Amino acid sequence: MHAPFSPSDIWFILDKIPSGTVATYGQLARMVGAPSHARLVGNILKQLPAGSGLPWHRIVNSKGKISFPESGRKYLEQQKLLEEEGITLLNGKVSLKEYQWQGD
DNA sequence: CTGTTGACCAAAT
DNA sequence: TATTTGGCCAACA
Repeated sequence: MHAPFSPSDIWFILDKIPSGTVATYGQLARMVGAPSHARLVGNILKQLPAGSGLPWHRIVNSKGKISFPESGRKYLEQQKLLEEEGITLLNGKVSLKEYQWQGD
């Protein structure tokens, strides 16, 4: 046994996050049984193939913010994708009602 | 092997 | 409410 979980575990969950909702890195980590590996989740998203079709943009950090440098190119891309599905950022944060798994 | 990095987080301040 | 701090741990150099 090497990694606490495999990338496909994350892909599987990611694929089931509905449009118009978001989840956090920590939530995904807990859902695959590796609560201390939120950072690894982010690392896996970073490795995601370009045309995967997976909604990587629906993942934000525990503060409800986009985990890219503000106004950076990646930041703006994620913001755009979110807005396209009706999620707007207030003070750089998504509103709570957008979270799919409030309790997990 | 040691040291650094990072799409993070929760608790303390 | 906002910022800082300490912890985390796989991946990489």
